[in-house]
Amino acid sequence: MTDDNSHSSSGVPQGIRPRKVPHQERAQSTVDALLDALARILVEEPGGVTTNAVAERAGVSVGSLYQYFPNKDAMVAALLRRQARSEASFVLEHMASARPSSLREALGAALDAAFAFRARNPALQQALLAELDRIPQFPALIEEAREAALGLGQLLSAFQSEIARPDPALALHVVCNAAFSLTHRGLFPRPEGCADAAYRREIVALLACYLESVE
Amino acid sequence: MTDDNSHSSSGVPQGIRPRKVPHQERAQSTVDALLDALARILVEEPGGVTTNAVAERAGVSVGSLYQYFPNKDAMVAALLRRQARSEASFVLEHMASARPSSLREALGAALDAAFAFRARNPALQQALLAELDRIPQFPALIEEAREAALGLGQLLSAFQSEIARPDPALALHVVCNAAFSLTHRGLFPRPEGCADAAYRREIVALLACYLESVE
Amino acid sequence: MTDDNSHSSSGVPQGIRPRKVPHQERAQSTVDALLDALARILVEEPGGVTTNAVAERAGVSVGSLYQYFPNKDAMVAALLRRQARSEASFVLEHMASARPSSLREALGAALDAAFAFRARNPALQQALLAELDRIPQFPALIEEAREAALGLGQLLSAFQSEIARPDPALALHVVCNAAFSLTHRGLFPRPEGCADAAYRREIVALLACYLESVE
Amino acid sequence: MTDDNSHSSSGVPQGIRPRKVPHQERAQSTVDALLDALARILVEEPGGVTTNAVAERAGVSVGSLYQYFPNKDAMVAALLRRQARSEASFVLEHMASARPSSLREALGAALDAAFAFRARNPALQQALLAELDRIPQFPALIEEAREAALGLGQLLSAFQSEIARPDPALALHVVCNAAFSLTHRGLFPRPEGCADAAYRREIVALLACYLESVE
DNA sequence: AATGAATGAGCTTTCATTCAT
DNA sequence: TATGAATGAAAGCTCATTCAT
Repeated sequence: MTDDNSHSSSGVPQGIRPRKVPHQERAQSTVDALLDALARILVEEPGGVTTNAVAERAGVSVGSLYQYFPNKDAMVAALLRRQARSEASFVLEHMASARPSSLREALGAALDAAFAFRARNPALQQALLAELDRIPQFPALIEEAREAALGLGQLLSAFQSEIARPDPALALHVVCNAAFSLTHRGLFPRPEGCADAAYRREIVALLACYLESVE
Repeated sequence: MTDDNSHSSSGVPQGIRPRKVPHQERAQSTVDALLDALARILVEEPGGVTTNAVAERAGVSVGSLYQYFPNKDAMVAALLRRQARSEASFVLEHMASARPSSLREALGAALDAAFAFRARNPALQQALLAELDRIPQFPALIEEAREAALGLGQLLSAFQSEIARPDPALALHVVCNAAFSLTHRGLFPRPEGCADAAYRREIVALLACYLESVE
Repeated sequence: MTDDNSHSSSGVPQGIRPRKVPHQERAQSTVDALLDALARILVEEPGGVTTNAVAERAGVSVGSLYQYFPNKDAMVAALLRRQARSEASFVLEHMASARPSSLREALGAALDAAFAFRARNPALQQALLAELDRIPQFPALIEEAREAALGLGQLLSAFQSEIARPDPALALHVVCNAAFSLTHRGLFPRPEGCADAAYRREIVALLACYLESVE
Repeated sequence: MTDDNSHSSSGVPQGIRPRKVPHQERAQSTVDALLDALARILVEEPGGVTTNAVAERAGVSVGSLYQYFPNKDAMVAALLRRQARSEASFVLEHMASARPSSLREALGAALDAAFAFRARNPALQQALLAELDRIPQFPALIEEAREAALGLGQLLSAFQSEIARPDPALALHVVCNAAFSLTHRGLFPRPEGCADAAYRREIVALLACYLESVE
């Protein structure tokens, strides 16, 4: 739940599958350095995400980059996965350790975690979301999303009695998407002067009222 | 669905402001041809969106393209605006002509319209959303979004008595974002085998229960 | 018979077909300049045949190169064709104007022409032959070879009475290949101190004795 | 067909001389494995002849490759020599064991052998010939060619009485080149529907008539 | 002796943009 | 106004070669 190995075997489609699994320590640290460099550049000079720049920032040569990633997008995909895993485990762990005693408390904990994670590096998340649209949907990431949703579902199931929706899977999907868009990717700009607390309250209300309602 | 003038008003930032307002009919039709060509290429060969390709597809020369747009992104931005306006008016008109007699009916009508619009050309919308992330947020589009939200708010205000939320502006923002992500841009994949009708019902429930709730 | 237009329509396979037929004068001279530059570099710095180098030597930009050739090999192929045509017409014209009165005179004239052509720029021919092996056989060049062989056959047919071989087409093929390898592409090194005249005599003997023999 | 030692004797020019003479068996088998791998790749994926690929295919590391060859071309050169020797001894042995009783029989035997050798792996021979043009002529291979020619000359000398050419060395050169181009490297495409037997007959006629003729 | 991760110069190719016609 | 040939910076990627282990 905490590991961030972005190169485990499965799911990446033709064309962006990692080229080789790094065996030696040196190799693994090279891969990490590359992803870190990519993240930094994505934030600091969005237009300058070139393979040469990433390699240089990572302190390795372009050749090394291509030893581990068949192309640029594969590297971006790896970072996306790493980030997705990272956020999912962060939120789920936070929820678990909050020991909520009601549905609303659970949702609140999740939101707090999501906002906290988001606050760490909003620019990176924004940039990665943009990349996500550029890269053909790849199974590994979809799987990541599915697992994250399932994890949330499991935690919420502790409050099953408070949930009235007829189709839990569908409800979970609705909740995840609504929450994600409100915490990370709102197309419509958040009203100015809206306090965080108030905003959080609204989202909890949105999700909780929905889950509690019969129809 | 009605007007598509993508070159009026204001607010376009440095660098993507249309170069000249086309006064003559011929000029306007050139602009339209360019935007149409861009839309088609965006869908048919996503990797091939080059200014030369767009101009060729539109039946004009690259030079002409640069007569109306200072650069490529300005053209993409113009298409984004055109599309946004188009969708907003489509949805709002649809809602108005549905003459809803309750909040839930109004929301349902909006959703029906959104799905219908989306169904026209999902690939284009997907592609445009991707472009949106690539282009620095520009005021004109934000304004478009705000206006669309306001339009929806006005229509919903007919059912003010059913709406219990303390801060209507905030509630509108929450509703728009949640609805948009569920109809257009869900990150989490929609469960398979989920009927449209059921899906619609969930979203209405989500939004209505929220709006109706006091806290 | 002397034109060297290397961009007539037909025969070049997928991948090395010229990109566009140059309409304007300016364009045609650009193409010529590129091929000339390629020829010069092929001779002067065999290892340095890069698209950038060719363009620079031609006094144009790389972009222009790619306006007329889809890739590097297409340009090499075009030069090969131009050269092949050039040599074929040179030899055939030379033979015709020699007004030979016997088979052996005709063959001798052809050989003289071949040696003369070869002497113009042996290094270029060597280099082009090397390129030929690198490029997948393409129809246009094969066609060129066939036409050249047919041209030779036609000229030789004036001395049909001296030719005894049963299958003329086959004999032509044998003669062309043998002659070409001896004049242009001998794998086995020519003995040192072998005078040109003697060498020429041998080749005439080889070809003539063969053609004259019944079996 | 017999020995394949590609690393003895002398004459390799600066830059492509084998780095060390392998004394141990293991070393020799490594060299063989490398050359075999090179041959296979040359045939199966002509575009993929990289030192890394060859080493991998041979089951050794790139480092090992560079233990035996100072650079890529040296390895290609070694394969060329191995192949040349192989073909030469194959043809000569075949001729010897055919115990020909006339010049034409001897030539026929040589041709049969050449065609048989060629048939074993035409693609490889084609590819090697292409490499030959790319690599600066190196003495060792020229020597190989000279020796092969001499070997043929010796065998043909048994029929000296049938040979009328004034300069035997020159005649040998002519015969070798003509034969080689007709069996291995014809630039002009062989007429379709030409039976092997007929083709062989033509070449024998070409060579024999020439050798038998006085002038 | 063998390994294979790392190197990095340098290649081919693209494409937004300009400007002479 | 419209054209489209020309531009050229810059990107992604390869691969022969080295050298620390």
